[in-house]
Amino acid sequence: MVAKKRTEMMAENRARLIAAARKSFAEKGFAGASMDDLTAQAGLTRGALYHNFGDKRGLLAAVVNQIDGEMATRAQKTGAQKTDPWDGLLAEGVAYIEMALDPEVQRIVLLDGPAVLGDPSQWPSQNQCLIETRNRVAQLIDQGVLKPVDADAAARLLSGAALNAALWIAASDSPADVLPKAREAFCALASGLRLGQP
Amino acid sequence: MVAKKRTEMMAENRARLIAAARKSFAEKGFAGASMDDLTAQAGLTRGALYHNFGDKRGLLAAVVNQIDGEMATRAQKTGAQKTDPWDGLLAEGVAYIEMALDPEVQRIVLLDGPAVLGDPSQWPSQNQCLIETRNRVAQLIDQGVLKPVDADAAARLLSGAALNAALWIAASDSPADVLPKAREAFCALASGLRLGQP
DNA sequence: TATTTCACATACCTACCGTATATGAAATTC
DNA sequence: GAATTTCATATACGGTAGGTATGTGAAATA
Repeated sequence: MVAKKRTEMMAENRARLIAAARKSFAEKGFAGASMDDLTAQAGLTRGALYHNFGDKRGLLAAVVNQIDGEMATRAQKTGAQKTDPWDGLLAEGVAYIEMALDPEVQRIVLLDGPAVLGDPSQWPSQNQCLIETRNRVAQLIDQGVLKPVDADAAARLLSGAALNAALWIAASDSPADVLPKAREAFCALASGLRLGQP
Repeated sequence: MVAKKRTEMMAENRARLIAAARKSFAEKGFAGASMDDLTAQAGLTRGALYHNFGDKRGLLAAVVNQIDGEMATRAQKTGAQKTDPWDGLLAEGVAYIEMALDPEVQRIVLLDGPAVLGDPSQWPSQNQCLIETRNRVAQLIDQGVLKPVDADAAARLLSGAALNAALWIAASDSPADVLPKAREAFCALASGLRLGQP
């Protein structure tokens, strides 16, 4: 068929809008991004945007969901590479720190996301990074590796520590020097959840 | 003198604007707060606001600084009540969690603050909460209570964990049930920084 | 008392978000 | 396959808000 089907066109336009928004939000921040500029860069107008996403918040939610999903799968893979489950949890945490050094992640997911969409635990598309670490923590608790703390609480604390560390590193004068310090401190902190030997 | 001196008037007006902004930002969020409404509630106009704070961001910075200062002094007092320095650090962390349950603190300091002003470590008025915990951590490292990790990194991780925990608690269905879980997990996590016995 | 300063008010401009309406090409129906 | 309906996107409009330029009147100064 020469002309694409309607659903295909719509899916493509949605993707283009999300891509343009992702770029614009990352560069100018959510508040500073103009819907007109955004849509024009995607070769569309605001009409398409409002039809697909309802409003500016809806567009941000879609962008955040995309990035969050990418981060979660990548962290999952990183953690799965380790044979020892405990090393897996640490690797996952460090992976979050390193991924969160990306300005795009910082601006969109860590700063504007919570401010506009509220706490990550109740984002429209449940924060997949949080779910991922929660599952891993719960598994380690079952295996008797971690202290029997609440899995949701532990996951949230680990995640909060890691992502805040990334913001701190990025804001520092020399991120390269600071990253290892953060990694070391994070591993020390996380070891507090371990059962038995320090 | 019947008429107040100029500097007194200006200080009073600044305080009124900050108070009105604090209320408005807390209720409607930074983006949703209107400068006209704000200043009207303070019995002034936008002229006073721009003269005193430069722009909307400047006003937010002043409000954040005020709240941050209140939090830091309160945390400092809470920590000082404990005789054991280690207990003091834990108490301070828990105090941050509890203070951050205040909707005003959440909305202004934890959500809008970082999104608008950037990372807390480089706020116009250096984040006093961070400085407070950093000093306490450094002291404990000197005393040989904590592992010799980087004090800034450790403080940032602890702070991030505590404040994210508060956001999580507040967003949960029953904060009262969740708070103790978060406290327990936080103390477990923090123990990872201790030197020697678990 | 005359003059200057300056804290604040007023007026204006521009940008942008959201909505209501229009349009034209698929999709459906007969 | 022609007519009709659907609907994804475009266009037009209104209201609001933030920043700036300018005005003003009272306190400070000389």
